[in-house]
Amino acid sequence: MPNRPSAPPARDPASSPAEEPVRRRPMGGRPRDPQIDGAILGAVRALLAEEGYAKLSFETVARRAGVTRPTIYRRWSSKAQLVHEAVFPTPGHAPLIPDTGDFAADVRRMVATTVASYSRPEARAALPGLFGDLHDRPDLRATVIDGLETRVREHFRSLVAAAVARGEVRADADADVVFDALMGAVFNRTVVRGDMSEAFVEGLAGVVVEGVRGRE
Amino acid sequence: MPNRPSAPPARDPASSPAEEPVRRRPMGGRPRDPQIDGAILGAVRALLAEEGYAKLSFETVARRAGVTRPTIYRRWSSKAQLVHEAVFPTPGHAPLIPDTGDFAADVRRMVATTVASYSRPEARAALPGLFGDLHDRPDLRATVIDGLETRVREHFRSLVAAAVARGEVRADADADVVFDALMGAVFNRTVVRGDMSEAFVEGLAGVVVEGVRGRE
Amino acid sequence: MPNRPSAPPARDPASSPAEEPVRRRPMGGRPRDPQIDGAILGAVRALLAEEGYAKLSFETVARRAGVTRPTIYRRWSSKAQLVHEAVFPTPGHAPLIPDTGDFAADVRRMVATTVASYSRPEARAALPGLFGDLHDRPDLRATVIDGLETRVREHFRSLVAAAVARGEVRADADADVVFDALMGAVFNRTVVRGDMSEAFVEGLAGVVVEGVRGRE
Amino acid sequence: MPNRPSAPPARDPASSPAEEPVRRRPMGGRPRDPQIDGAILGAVRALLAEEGYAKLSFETVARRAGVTRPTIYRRWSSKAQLVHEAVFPTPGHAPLIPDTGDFAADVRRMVATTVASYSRPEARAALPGLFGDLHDRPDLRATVIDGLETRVREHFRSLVAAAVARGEVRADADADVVFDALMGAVFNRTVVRGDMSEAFVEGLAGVVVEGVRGRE
DNA sequence: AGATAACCGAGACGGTACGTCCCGTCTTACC
DNA sequence: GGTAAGACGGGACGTACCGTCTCGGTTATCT
Repeated sequence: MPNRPSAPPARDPASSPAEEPVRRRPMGGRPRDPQIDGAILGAVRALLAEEGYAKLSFETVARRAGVTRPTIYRRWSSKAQLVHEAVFPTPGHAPLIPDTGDFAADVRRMVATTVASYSRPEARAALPGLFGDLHDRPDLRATVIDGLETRVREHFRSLVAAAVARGEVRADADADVVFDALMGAVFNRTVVRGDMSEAFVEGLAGVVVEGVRGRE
Repeated sequence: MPNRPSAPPARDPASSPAEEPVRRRPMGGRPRDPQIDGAILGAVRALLAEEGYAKLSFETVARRAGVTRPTIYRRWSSKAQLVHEAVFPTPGHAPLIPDTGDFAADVRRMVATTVASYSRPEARAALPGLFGDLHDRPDLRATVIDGLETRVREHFRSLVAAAVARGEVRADADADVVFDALMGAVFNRTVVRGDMSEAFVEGLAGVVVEGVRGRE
Repeated sequence: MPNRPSAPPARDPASSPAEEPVRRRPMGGRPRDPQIDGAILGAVRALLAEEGYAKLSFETVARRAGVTRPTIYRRWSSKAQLVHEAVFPTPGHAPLIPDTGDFAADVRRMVATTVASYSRPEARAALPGLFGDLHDRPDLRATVIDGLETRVREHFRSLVAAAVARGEVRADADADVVFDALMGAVFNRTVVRGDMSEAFVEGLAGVVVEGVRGRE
Repeated sequence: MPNRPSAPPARDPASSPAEEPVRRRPMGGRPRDPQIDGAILGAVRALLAEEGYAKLSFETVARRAGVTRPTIYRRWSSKAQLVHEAVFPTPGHAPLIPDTGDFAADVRRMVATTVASYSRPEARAALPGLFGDLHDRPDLRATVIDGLETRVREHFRSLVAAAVARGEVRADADADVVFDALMGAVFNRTVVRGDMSEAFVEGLAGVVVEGVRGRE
């Protein structure tokens, strides 16, 4: 969570300081009101769903959450980081699907999971906005893309490797190509066009799995 | 081009007024300076490439183009329409690739054409911004999506149908699924991640073509 | 009225440009909403009376007047100038009393006039605030002091001179000393202590007039 | 000195607890560092002289005095009280002039004393600011006005009474009117206009003394 | 001697207000 | 009627300071 201008509260004195270099604030100071974080993030989600990314501003969020702008600036330094944390509460917001030994079924479930996440109104509004704000901001780019897909992509690579080992997938298959085809299609249908369907998920998974099927 | 707030020039006196109700301006008045359109659209492309969608505004465009803001507002009623016309000069900005009888090669060429278009700096900056501005604006949504892909998608359907007839593609293949997988992957790699490569194009076309190959 | 950041409207084309170098705006531009000036100045007076000078800010005035802060900044560049114009609508807010030939009566009337002006709640709140804001701001000092007393002081000098000529006042009387004694006493009683009375006006005028009475 | 938010030090164990309900702190605890009071008040005077009342804040005082803001808040509950104590260290900051038997001379000395006090840069900066902060704060108003003039005013009444007894001043003279004329004129010239002079003191005292001279 | 309690410094909190930039609009003068 | 010039009123920005609160460490008084 490198998106906070200053360190987060993290005031737990019982956390073991030896095994993990917990970035705790050096000392005193009034602790943050923990309710405010929730109010702000909730306001962000509501505004995204109702008004879209463009009309969301620190000002409108503050009004909606019943706090003042500096209170938000203390926690998030840009609209993109604020939206990212509100919509995709890092990390692990995309739960990794288990390897069941059936590659086709696993792909279908992975696609369905992504569809569910991207179909949320706040996600539909947030994703293009976030992508648009990445221009010439490498740190933000890393944060957003990492949060969205890096873990899932790496997990998918291991799924493919296992499927190759089982003979379900041919050895020269490029997991990244498959992953981008799946995710890109989901983004296009769910976020941009807004006409995603279960049939589409089936068809997509079918084509792609067939495209990498191992030769007997 | 339904994106002009007031009537476009359309002063062609040779157009037959009978067969088509050409919306011509009522009469007289100073005609628009045709050079100004080009200056504005050029400024838009330059600003997109240099500063990104977020920092582009009517104000910055006006300054860059040496024009006043009202002059731009007279021609385009929103930033999205202005950017859309500057980056994807409708229609036919995406030339349809011919059907050579080799489905795999045609797919590869179609993907390459899209990659070329999306790789332009102004397109990379514009696309997520445009998608983000579509929230709750159905007219704009239709305009943008139509301009971007509808003609290409329909053309692709005919390519697939021909390939099915030739036995290259199996009969139950869903052209739209394939199209979205291709376009989504290109968008993801080219616009969002920015690490598109020729190898990826090859791999992508390979997987997808294999996924719909006709059974012998 | 040198207290406006940019030139005031002054768009009257009939004003003779020869006899007076009217500072008119060079040219076009949307004219100011004339109602807004009144709304702002009224809000200032109300806030002064209710909350005092210290709690009055551009922000509170804007809220009360139903306008935004930049609208006020366009018209007045500092709180002191805004308050000054609201409470003492320059110039001539202090009407000069006529010379009736009875010096004692004229003094009494001049004092009463000042008492009436300083007794307004907005004036009571504004005066010490204005004085306090004059620290190291010579231009503002000149504006405020001029607006408040210069004309009146000069008029009073002529009253004294006339009274000297009539023998009512002795020749070596210093009009400025008398003026400051009168005005200072009124300020003290009306603004600071807030226990002004008619008897005090009588007593004050009596002592001072007696103090400069001509010897027979 | 009712201006301390919590109990003042008042730790003098010799003060008789019977005859006066000295508000002593209930019990132990670390005593206040007596040097800090001086550092704060000195910083206030310096800041007043250099920057004026408006720019003085608990923050700037704390920085200047090398102290933290809460340390000041523990001692004074408002800027006005802090400034008042720094500039007019109550009580008796205005030493009463003795009755020499020469009313005119005593008046001149009283005026000169006031001029000397009000001419201090910190006093010139403080006075209008203090007056401005009295709006709707009766306790503060009493404190400030009492500290500034009540004792002097009462002493002046006794001077006038003695002068009446001696025949120097006529019997119906209103000491308060005279006092306000003197003090108001001094305030106006010294604090507001800043052009006080010895000649003005002479002239002022002369006019006023003449104004109440006893008839032979 | 230990417990208690207030102090001070440090530092962050949530809120008010600041002064500025930009938005989209409107008006005038001119062409 | 289009254009340049230019100001309007409003939305939002990012920051400075306000008065308060919490902490850790200190220093006295009271049991």
